Amino acid sequence: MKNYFFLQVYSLVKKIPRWRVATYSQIATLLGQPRSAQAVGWALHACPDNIPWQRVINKAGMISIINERAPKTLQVALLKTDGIKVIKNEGDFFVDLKIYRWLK
DNA sequence: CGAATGACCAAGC
DNA sequence: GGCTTGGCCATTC
Repeated sequence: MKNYFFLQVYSLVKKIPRWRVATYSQIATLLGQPRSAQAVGWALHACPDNIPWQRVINKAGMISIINERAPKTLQVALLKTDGIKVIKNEGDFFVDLKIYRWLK
């Protein structure tokens, strides 16, 4: 396959500890390409179900997912299972990055 | 190969 | 201070 970037993203996301979360730009940066946040988001959109995609959120700590197969409510449930507190605000969900941000 | 897409980001209005 | 615009980049059409 030639989609190395996707594979790298998946590989890295799998390494995120259960009690932590990462941002799209963080993933991109760790892969050596700080400008590829958009591509990271797209990689996760492929959502191979064997990766903890719920631990990856945008830079504001907000869950802006738009996916029938993986609704926000599901992501929130999974995050709670991981021991992460999710804050609900006007229909949107947030994670406190100051507390849960993955420090690699 | 050129154009379009998208779960992003930063700057502008 | 919330919404729009343009720029990023890898993948798909």
